[in-house]
Amino acid sequence: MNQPKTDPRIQRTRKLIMDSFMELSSKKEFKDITIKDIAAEAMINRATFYYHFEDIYDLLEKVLSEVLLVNLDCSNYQNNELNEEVIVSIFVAITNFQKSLSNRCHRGYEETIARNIREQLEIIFYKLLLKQHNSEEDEGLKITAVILSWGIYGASVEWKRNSKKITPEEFITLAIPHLIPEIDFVASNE
Amino acid sequence: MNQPKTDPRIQRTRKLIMDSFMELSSKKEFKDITIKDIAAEAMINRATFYYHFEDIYDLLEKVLSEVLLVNLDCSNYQNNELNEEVIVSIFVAITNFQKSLSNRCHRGYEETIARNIREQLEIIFYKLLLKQHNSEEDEGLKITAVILSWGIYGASVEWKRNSKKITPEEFITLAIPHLIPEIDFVASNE
DNA sequence: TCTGTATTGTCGCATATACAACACATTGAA
DNA sequence: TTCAATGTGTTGTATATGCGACAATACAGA
Repeated sequence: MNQPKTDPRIQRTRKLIMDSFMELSSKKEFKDITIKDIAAEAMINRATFYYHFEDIYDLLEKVLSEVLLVNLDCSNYQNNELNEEVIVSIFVAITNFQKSLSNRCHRGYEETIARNIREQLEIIFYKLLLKQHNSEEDEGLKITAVILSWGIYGASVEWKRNSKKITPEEFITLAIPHLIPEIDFVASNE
Repeated sequence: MNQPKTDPRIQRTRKLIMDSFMELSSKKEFKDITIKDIAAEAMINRATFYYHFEDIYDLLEKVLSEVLLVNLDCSNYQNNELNEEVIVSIFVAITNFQKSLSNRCHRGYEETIARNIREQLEIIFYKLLLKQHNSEEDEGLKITAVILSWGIYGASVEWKRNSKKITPEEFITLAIPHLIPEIDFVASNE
């Protein structure tokens, strides 16, 4: 699965950069964050940033997948099922990420982030679905992953619009009973 | 005073090592702490430790002076006087250090640490006294620094023995009125 | 005594990072 | 427009760190 070991220097520096990006994102808009800012916050050289990431969009992408995957690992990555618990933890991860990223309404920002979140969700859902079906590739599952990614992300937007009156857990749990049949249907072929 | 700049990598690694040492010291005795432990805790290579410190005693020495000097800088390093405020802050720094280092009674441990604390105190007191007298070297001040270092350290031992019934600030402040005349006498020649 | 285990301190080589310099694009003000 | 300032991405070189190996020492137990 994973290479024997990763150079500890790389782990440290990647974490420094990602944490600094999260920190900065909570203070100002995505479009106002420069590589120089990130390097300064992380106390690393600017050139080192480019050693690890192509550009700031590459960083964004990896931060997103990292955040989502970490939350998944924490909950129940063991039994790789696309069940209620997994969906809830993914939804919570998204809302947490958005909260930590920004409290204000960002404009050009949201378009970029939203696309990346959906892309990462799609990857995760597709992986989970494939494992559930012991399959290696499946066009139908791929489309299902697309639908789920848009749906879950849309739900997070809606939750945000509703002024966060209820917790993310409660919010998404309300919808799950109506979704489960479909998921079960998809997952029933294993 | 300080070199133009220090390599950020060195700053990071030194801090990692020192913090790890403090962390480990709060868990087990000094004599049971190995270089390997420190390297593991700091997530650095063991060889890197030797790049920065001669051995574990060198590390101990530098951690001590760091802790004491940092607390001094924070309070009032501007006006380099050996006044009540400085003595209180030094005393608080020592007790804080000892608290963070260990809650149990360590045996072989205390002898080593105690000597180092006194040595560092002596250096600091001597520097302060020299500045106060605009002098570059003075045997009398050196001896005074020795006396003060033993005295202050002894006070911290006594405070610890008294089960810490009062705060370090209160404790040392009780004695200062009786000490000030002597300090004033020493400092009056400027 | 011997054996096995652990820690220390050092070494050579590979790799990650720091730093300065550079060309280029973008922006904003004169 | 022009010019200065700022950000991006790249390159070459010096330095810090990782890693495996090694000898030396100490110590516990058979």
